[in-house]
Amino acid sequence: MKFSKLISKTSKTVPSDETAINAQLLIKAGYIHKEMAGVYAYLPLGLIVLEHIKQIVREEMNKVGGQELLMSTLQPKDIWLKTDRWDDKKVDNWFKTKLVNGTELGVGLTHEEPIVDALGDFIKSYKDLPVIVYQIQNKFRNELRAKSGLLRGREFLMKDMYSFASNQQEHQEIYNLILKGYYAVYERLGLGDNTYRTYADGGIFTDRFSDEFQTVSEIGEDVIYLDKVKKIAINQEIFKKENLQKLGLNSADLVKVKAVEVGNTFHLESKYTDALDVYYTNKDGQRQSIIMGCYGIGISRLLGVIAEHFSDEKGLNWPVEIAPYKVYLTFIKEEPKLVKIADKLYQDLTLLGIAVIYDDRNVRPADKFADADLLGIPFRVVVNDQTIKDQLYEFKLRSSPHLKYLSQTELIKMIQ
RNA sequence: CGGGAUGUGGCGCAGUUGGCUAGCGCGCGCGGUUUGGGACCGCGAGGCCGGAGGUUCGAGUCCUCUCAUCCCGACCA
Repeated sequence: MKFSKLISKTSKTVPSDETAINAQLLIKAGYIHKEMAGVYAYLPLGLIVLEHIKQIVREEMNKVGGQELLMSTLQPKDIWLKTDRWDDKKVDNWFKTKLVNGTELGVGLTHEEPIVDALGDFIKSYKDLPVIVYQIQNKFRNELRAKSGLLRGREFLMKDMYSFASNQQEHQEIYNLILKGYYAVYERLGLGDNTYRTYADGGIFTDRFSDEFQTVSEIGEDVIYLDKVKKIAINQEIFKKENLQKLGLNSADLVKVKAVEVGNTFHLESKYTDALDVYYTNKDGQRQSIIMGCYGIGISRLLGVIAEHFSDEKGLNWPVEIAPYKVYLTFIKEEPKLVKIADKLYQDLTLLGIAVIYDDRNVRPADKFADADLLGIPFRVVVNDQTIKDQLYEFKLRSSPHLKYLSQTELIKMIQ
């Protein structure tokens, strides 16, 4: 992609109505556009990053046996009545709308009911179990107060997965497998070192704890107590002596930190399947309840967390795997000779499948470097008049101040 | 939803106790000097001051209502 063709531009200032660092950086660098409180549009750069995060999540969910599908956003009222989650007194952050004829509809805030309802058409026998499905879809929640940029929006992108098992043991095996998948996701996103499995309230359906994945960060809304040695934590909301005992945690080993919830997993038991009349028949021909689990990862929230986590005073600094472009390429001066060489390198790298943002603008070097840093592109390559005589390209990592001079072959090796 | 605050060119802001043609910086366009960490000079385009109503000879400045945004809290099934 040529820089001059990008629809977005970088900015030196941020709108005063945006106080969250993650949104400030992403707006400054032209990744997102604010539509209203808690609602953001993804510009081309932001969309590429979002797609990269989705791809990592998708690959790991597929690995643990998840099958991707896509449910609808518009929701029929009747299935939510069956589980008693339609009433605004029960679930207060529904967005609801109506057909012209007056029929009430919900705008999807989660998908247990529709998923169960749909899979009920196919899950009939023990032979049909277990099943794991997931989707990556926009969710809509009428939050009383949106805040913290991408961390708490009214419309946001989420991966939600649902498992269906024929008994508790099978459920627990799936649950554990999915937890491993979650660890793999955060590891690949570069958050592995400071993201912790955290015990939390399991909700009204089970006396078991649920698990949250919490990334330690000052911008977090949650408070957790962390055991750094055991690499697990407990959410403040269930921080009680008896719970610590149950979990084998010692309060002396725990440190209190702020964290962002970047994922969660729940045991749902049979609450939704029973309510929606979805059962299976076992080997003996008996009707049995299904054991369900659900598993969420906030994709757009992760975009915000990663943007903020990997940033410095100069701007964004993406991990290589999710950066919109791996390489920022430019020439130091707009001299025909240098431009020609840079054009050629742009072509060569692109043909190798390397994502390059080619800054073809005729602006001062300082402007270019500042933008390269703000955009957070991992590798910077400059064609300059000094070293190109020896066919050497200037190479720099976003995260390091040091320059290296490499031949094209060395350069490609370094990038790959 | 309770409390607090703010809305003035694309962005950040200034605008005295109401008073003349609404300013400044950045950005944008044109011309020129520059060219290794957001340079400089000149010229120029662009706003009716969130919206509605009111007070007044006169409102960006005062009053009422309303919309939007941000912060704290509550909420987050």
